[in-house]
Amino acid sequence: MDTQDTSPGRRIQAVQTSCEILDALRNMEGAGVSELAAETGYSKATVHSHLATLADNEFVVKRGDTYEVSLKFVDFSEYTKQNVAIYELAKQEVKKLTAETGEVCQFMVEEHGQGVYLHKFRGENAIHTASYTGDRKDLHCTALGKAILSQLPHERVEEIIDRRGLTKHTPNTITSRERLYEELETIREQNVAFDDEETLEGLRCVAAPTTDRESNTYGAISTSGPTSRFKGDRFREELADAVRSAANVIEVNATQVRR
Amino acid sequence: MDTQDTSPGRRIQAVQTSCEILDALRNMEGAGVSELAAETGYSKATVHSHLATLADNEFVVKRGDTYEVSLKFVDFSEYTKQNVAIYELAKQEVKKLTAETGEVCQFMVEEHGQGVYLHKFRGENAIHTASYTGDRKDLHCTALGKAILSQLPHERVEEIIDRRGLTKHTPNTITSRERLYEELETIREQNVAFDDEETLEGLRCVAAPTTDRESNTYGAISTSGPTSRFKGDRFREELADAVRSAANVIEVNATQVRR
DNA sequence: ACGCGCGTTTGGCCCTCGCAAACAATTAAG
DNA sequence: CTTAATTGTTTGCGAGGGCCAAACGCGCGT
Repeated sequence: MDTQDTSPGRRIQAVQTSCEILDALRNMEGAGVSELAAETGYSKATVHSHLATLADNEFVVKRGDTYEVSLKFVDFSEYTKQNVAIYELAKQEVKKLTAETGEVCQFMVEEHGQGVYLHKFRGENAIHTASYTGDRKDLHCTALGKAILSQLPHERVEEIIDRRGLTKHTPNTITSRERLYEELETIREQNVAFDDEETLEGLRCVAAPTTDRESNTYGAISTSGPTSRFKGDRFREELADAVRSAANVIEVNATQVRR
Repeated sequence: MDTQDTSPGRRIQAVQTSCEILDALRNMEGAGVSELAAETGYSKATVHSHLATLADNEFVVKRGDTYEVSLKFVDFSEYTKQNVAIYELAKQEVKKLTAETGEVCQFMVEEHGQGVYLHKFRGENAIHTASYTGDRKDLHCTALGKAILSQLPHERVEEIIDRRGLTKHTPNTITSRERLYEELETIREQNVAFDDEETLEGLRCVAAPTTDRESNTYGAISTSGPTSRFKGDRFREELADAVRSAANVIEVNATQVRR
């Protein structure tokens, strides 16, 4: 099984510092030394020498007096995406599901106890949602995430909640462990997860899990849309069936495609 | 203008170490502590504590006893790609050029004195080439790179050659500075760069520069194919015109799209 | 049962990370 | 034009931590 996220043992503080600077740099969308020093709480001198080191290694790039995250991340990203065994397979199915539903369709996998969006396509009538490829969200508040959680061992789910909590986003967000465990049980029975305005008010979503035990990849495929279109039989039956069968195709082919 | 890549001043050795470990991890496509220690020359204990720190910060993920580059890089990648002002614009034009030519068409930008592929599309008859999104190549050996070099100030070109050299890939690769400077002059006159089996034998390529002075982005758009199809007027005139006008569209629209 | 490989932990010397403060180079204001 | 307040960069120095060697514990194959 998977290892817990924070194991004991020694850490390298200087590296910790660099990681914080990198995170800040990405969140601030580029910044100067002083800004970063203020943001991270380190001295200007410290930030400066870290940035110089990261620039030498081409993880950041210096343009005039501001620093930026470099395009080296694109290389790492492409590599690590392909490292997800069912990446391409899932892509095809999300595309098909998009054509079929005309809505926003997505694919997510679990990592570090969070969900990472890997594919997002918008159909003809699709609304605009904030999520994007590479975006990370807690698992408890989306249909995709709940579908994933439903497949994980109970102890792993508890670890994740301990680490990430159950942050409330809307009145409908599940914030109690008992309520969540019940829901996961229901999801396991039906093999679909519903999100009824739990992430964002006005937004509904249906997702089905795509568990690939060979590569230990927990994923889910979904379609999302406005409550006005996601209701009644279309929501509970039609779209549920659509994501379920899409997930099924991925799972079945996964074992075939194994390299 | 741009700053030179290696400025003086202090570096953080521990961060240097982590960067080397990260690079090794990506190149080895995942590895264990001992493998990484052997590869990088650091002790197992050192590698271990670095990996633990990077895992805490979610830049690497531990699966059982092997470590991997994490999907956090996807987030950073998506952000930094969008940071290239003409990213989406170039994407559209590469697509159009692909439809028009039926060949492999690409878009590259300069960073750290190298060329980074950002877009790649394959047309109906397109051959398979090794390059991929995020891949980095020296500038002197591709049509894309030479197109970019032709737009850079002479001193910057020299800096780049000092840093990266003029590695020979085929008998046709340009390996002398004088020969390169002559060629860059020709490219500036014609506004197109040709690659006649300088990267790979049997492969030809035409590229035109897309310089965006506002954002200081030096890029190029290209089409590549086999010598059998890339010859005579089609190569020197037709395809040259195609990439030139595609580049022109990008440059013209760049100033409009500026946010 | 044994040994070999792995990842992990520990002890300890030496180095270096990180801060404060000075410095240089722009820019803004008076 | 001068002054003041920003930057980014460099330096001195002390306390803290990085790195290695060696030991430890585990799993696997023999």
